[in-house]
Amino acid sequence: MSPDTAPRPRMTRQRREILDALDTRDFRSAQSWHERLRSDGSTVGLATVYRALQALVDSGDVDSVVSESGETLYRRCEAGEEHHHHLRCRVCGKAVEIDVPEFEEFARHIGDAHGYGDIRHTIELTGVCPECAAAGRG
Amino acid sequence: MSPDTAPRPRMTRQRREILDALDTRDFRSAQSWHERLRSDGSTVGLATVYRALQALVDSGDVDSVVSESGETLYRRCEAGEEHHHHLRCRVCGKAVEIDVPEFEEFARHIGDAHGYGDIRHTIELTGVCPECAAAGRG
DNA sequence: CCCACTATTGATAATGATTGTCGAAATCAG
DNA sequence: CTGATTTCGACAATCATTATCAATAGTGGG
Repeated sequence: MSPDTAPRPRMTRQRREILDALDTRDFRSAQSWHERLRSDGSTVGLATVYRALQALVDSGDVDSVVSESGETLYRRCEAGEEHHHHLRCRVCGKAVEIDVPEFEEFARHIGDAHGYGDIRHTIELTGVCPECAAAGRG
Repeated sequence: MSPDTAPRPRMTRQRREILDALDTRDFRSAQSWHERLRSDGSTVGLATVYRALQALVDSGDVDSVVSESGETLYRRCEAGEEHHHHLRCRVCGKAVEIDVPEFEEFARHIGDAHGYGDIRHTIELTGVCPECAAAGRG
């Protein structure tokens, strides 16, 4: 058990492509990002996209949420982003960032009241955005 | 396209067994409920458990949440239950019901502000319960 | 600049949860 | 009781994700 063989990440072509492709606005599945990359001419493999996204989530550069159907959706975080939540359209996926400062402390409070520690919270707000509603898809 | 051939659910042995087995306290996966049923002597099939749980979610008798790993977890609702949320232990799964009345209206408010309609929200609070923390599993 | 050492890639197989299929069995109405 | 239909259950199929593994390509040292 040597302390740590610090694994240094290599900057590869595909890693760069994925970072570039990632949008800070829309939540998309790994498969969806992969399709987009391929249609933009990249030859990156699906497994690589999954691996890169996981690494990015771990390093805090990417945000992920689990959709109702169980798919994991990814989106790039803004640099120096604070913890926040989203209001996502169930039809087209467009997401708006929202701030729920009250809830941050509320979560802590609830946890304390029940003796639960290391509280994490997920707030998922979904709805139908104006465009989709207008298009009768709502 | 006849208006509606109102499908009436039949009360079968397996449906009864599943309803009986369902606990109102713990969230468990369909597979987990199935295992429990089998170990209690039932011969119910896995697909049947999935079907029954879905039907029960649709009819509002069962509550479901999606875990971080993407599994769907089920729990029976108390009769005449209001909409509410849970604080669930990440280690042992024990869940406590919590009430967030402020949030109910907050969600509506946020939706209106962005023009989103048919707002649904999910609040998932997870932590480590006192027992698990004491056992050093937190 | 070139090389060896490894991390990384990508095609594909494997996994795990969930859903579809279909003949057989069971429920409910009359 | 009897027949029309639903529901069952075993198993195949699907879908997202992860593991495998030989081939490839960054990187640091010379």
